[in-house]
Amino acid sequence: MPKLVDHEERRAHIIDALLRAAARDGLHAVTMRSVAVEAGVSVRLVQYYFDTKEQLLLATLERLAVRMGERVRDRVRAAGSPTAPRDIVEAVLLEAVPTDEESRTFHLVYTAYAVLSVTDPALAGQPFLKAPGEMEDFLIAQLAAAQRAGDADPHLDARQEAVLLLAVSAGLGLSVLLNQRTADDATAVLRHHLARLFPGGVKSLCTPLG
Amino acid sequence: MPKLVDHEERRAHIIDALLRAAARDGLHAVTMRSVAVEAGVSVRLVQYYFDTKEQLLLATLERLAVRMGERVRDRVRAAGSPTAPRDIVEAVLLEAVPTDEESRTFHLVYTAYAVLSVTDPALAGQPFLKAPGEMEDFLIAQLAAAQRAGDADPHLDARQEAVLLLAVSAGLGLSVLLNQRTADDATAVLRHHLARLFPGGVKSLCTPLG
DNA sequence: CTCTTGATGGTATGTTTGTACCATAAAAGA
DNA sequence: TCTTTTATGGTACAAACATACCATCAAGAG
Repeated sequence: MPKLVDHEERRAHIIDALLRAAARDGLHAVTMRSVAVEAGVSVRLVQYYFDTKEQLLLATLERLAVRMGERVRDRVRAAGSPTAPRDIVEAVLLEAVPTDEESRTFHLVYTAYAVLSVTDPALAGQPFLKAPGEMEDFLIAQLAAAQRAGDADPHLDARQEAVLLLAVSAGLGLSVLLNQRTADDATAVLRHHLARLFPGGVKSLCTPLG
Repeated sequence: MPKLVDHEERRAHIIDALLRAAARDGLHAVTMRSVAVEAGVSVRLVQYYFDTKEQLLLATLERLAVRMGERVRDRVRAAGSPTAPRDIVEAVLLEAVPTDEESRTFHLVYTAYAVLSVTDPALAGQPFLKAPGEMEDFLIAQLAAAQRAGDADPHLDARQEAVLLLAVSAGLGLSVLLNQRTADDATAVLRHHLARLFPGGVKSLCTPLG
């Protein structure tokens, strides 16, 4: 047998090249050739490790989903321990706002995949679509915990607030991606809304009408 | 001279065909041929009325922006007159939630263009990017009017609330587009948040901390 | 009646794409 | 030493694409 190469490392290298190329030229402009050039390998090698372009794209999407999950968990962990629900929620939602270049790349390509998944049947049933559903349940639980701890108004509808937060986070992230807003601006707006949802220890500061 | 055809009508017909094809197969899959087939004309005709593919895509984007502006104005008008700021804001923001098939098509293709504009220099400086900026100013004015009328808390930061509303609307609309949520669900969440912002005639029901 | 001109169809062309095929170096096992 | 297998390069090929070119039909102008 020859050199015996670590396949997973090679695949990761090629996938990273694809992500760079997609972030620079757009996902639609990604070709086998451009990925090969970006990765500094021959087209034949890309074929060798991913056989077909469709599988390369699928593998990239999978890695994207895994990495974003990791990033979210890292943020929660970085928020310290024990962490108040409010800080956990903030950490999770702020991950959707692209700040560093890696984050920007991830969200841009991820969004391109999401739009693609509406019309592409091969992408429609992909696991990355489960993320928002899981995230919603997670946020509901955190909100409920905050309510029990007296950090959030107990009259709030946790589910509706969770859906709202998810929408805010996605909408702000998208606007930053489209260069309509700075990341700092988006962060400030998100924090502003969180401050309203979590007024602190004071109970029932805000009495809803219904 | 021969038949003498209404060019604008022909162009609109071809653009509509492109929109249908893009909503069905994805904007990336749109070709001169597919547009021609969808419109029921020859490829040569598409060339004749739009010369190049890039110009066809640009014309489609322009029409999209115009039509969406019209739809928003129609909604505001349909809300009756005189209209309370709260109802105007609701009408404007709900337009971002795709309900009927036309609306879904518009938002899907529009989103595809938006993602494309990040990497495509020809699309980056297009007028459709101005819309969010204008919309933000419009919302700020409406919120300020509501505050003066006593329909909204005068302590609210109108600008931050406007940015937040825009993000909510975009985020909810996107989630409906991606089939993560129903349009009814998104509408309910948006209304729920509006009810918090516009508690009605009661002043200072909700006292912010800062 | 001719001639010009707008509207249309068909086809050719050069380029790019994904992929299949052929070849080879090299290292491990026989 | 001689396979056998893994990793790699180069190239060939059919399909699809945007676009340029050539041809034609028909209706109003002269």
